Amino acid sequence: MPSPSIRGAKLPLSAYRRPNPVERARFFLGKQLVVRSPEGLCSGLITETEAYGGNEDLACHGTGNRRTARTQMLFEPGGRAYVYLCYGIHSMLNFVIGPGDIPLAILIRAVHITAGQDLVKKRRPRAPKKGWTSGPGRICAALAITLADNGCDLTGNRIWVEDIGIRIHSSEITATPRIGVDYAGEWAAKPWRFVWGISKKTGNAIAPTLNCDRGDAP
DNA sequence: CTCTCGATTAGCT
DNA sequence: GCTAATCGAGAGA
Repeated sequence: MPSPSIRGAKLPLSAYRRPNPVERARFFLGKQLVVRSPEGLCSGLITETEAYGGNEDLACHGTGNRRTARTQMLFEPGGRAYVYLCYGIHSMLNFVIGPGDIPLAILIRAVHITAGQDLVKKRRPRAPKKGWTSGPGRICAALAITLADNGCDLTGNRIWVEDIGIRIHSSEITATPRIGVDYAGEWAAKPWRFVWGISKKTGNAIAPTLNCDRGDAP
């Protein structure tokens, strides 16, 4: 098991105020997501992301300047979490990265747990250990992220992201169309989903440069 | 007010 | 492979 002491520098606000969601979606791969709960810390390396936003992205909740009670967070200046409920059941975690008034966000779709495994086991007792944090809804269940975290300051002490020095080569990233946005017309086809390593069999991330089970994560 | 359906998942056939 | 779960956002009457 990897050491929970692998800690890097908390990403500053400037990491979340960027004009290009595709560039940021790739940037966050290999960064460490950390969540502090009353029961303790959990962390995981981000292995799968999707980019949302840009002028007319029909897959983005804020498309066409659609401001509602739910989407308002997307129009806030970057550096906060946008968490919403999907299918009435699952929470989805996004990082807001726009300058303000422009809805740009990164959906976190999968992580590789690096600390707090016992907490994750407790929260998802019936989940198989493989793939237990692969999927946007599973992440939030594993890390205890709920709708109450909507608007959470990502430079605060509840949810944040660390650079722990992992550098990912372009050849380790697979780009595919985003999942579940078929309604978005031509935007659905854009390769805005990014996976750090990918299994040809399952399509899931395999985090190629890691072997966290032996505790020798970089 | 009513109706539809979703940036999904788990469990069953 | 199929579908129930579960609820609020968003649209339209």
